[in-house]
Amino acid sequence: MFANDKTILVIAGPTCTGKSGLAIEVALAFSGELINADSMQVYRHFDIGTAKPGIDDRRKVPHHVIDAIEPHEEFNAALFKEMADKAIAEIWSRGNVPILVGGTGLYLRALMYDLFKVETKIALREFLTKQCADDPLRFYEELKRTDPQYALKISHKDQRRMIRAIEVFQLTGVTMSQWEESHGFKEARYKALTIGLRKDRSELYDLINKRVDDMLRRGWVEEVRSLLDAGYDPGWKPFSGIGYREILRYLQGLISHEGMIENIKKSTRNYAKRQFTWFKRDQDMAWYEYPKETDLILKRIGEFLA
RNA sequence: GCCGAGGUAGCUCAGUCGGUAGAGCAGGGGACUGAAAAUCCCCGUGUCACUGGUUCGAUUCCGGUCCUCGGCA
Repeated sequence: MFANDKTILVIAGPTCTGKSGLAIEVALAFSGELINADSMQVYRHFDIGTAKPGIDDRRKVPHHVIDAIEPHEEFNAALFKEMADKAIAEIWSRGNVPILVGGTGLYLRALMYDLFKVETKIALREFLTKQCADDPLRFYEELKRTDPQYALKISHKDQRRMIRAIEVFQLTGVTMSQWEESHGFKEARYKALTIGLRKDRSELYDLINKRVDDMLRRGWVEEVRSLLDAGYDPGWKPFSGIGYREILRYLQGLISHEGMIENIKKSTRNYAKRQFTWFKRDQDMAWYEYPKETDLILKRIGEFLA
C-alpha cells in the first residue's frame, strides 16, 4: 500500500497549543527531524510574528522547510508538498523519523493525499482576478454555466474559489467538480500517526493574548519596520499574515497602537477557531493536551514506531 | 446628605405610546483540492437591577430598595 514501511509523525492543531515544544521533545526522544507545515514560517525574515523556533531549538534538532523562500517568491500547497516529500526522503535516508509540525491544514492534506495536478498559472490568475474584480456577478454566472455543481457549493462572493475554478477549467477543459470527484483525497501517501494538540478554548485565548504581547515586546513592530526599510513590498504575501497586516496599518497611521494590538489578538483567536474546525473533522487524529499529557503522547508514539 | 442621569446580550447601547426585545462589536458553528495566518457561509432567550403596586397582562406606568456616574454640599 505504501512505498515502504517507513512512517512519519504529524503534530498538528491550532496555533499556540504547544506544537513546537512537543515536536522538540518527540524529536529528541525518537531521533526525529522536524519538517515545518506552517504556511508562514517558510518565509525568510518573517521571524517574530510567525513564532519561528529559536536558534537553540534549531541547533538541538534539524528543521526543514523553514526559511525556505524569499518573501516575494511564489509558494503554495503543491510546492510545500514537493519540499516536504524531499525532506522526508532525506530524513529516512539518515535513518531518522520525519516529524511534520504545523497548523496549515491544507498543506498537511496536500502532503498526505496529494492534490489533483492542475498547476496555477500566475498570469492567467492575475487576468481572472481582474476580471472577477470588475464584475463579480458576471464572473459567478460564468462559473455557473461551466460548473454549476461547484458554483452551488461556494458563495458568489468567494472570489478566490471562483477564480481557481475558472482557472482549472480554462487550463484543462475539465471542471473543478470533476477534478474533485476523481481525486477526492482518497489515497494516503504515508503511514502516519497524527497527534492533534487541543486546549480549552478560554485557556488557549489567554495564551494567545499573552503571546502577542510577548512578540510585540520582542520587537515585532521593529521587525516589520526594518523589512520595509530593506525595500520589501507591503503587497508581498507574508505581509498579509496575521499581525503583519495590522502592524502595517499601524505604521501607516491607519490604526492606533492599542487598536493594532487588539486586532492582532482577535485575528489570532479567530484563526485558532478556524484551525479547530479544520482539524476536527480529521477522523484519524489522536487528540491530546500538551504538556499535560506528554507521557501519553510519547507512549503512543513509541507504540506506533515499534 | 441633596439634586440630576442611568442600571436591557460578554461589552457599548437602542427599543418597547403596556402584549416578555434588537443593533454593532466580542463570541459560537461550518466550509475549504496549487493564494490557506488566505477566502467564504450561517448563528442573537437575555432573571430587560431588585421588590411591591396598578392592570387580563409590566422590562415598559407608579412607589420603595440597592448599585453606578455626574453636580451641589
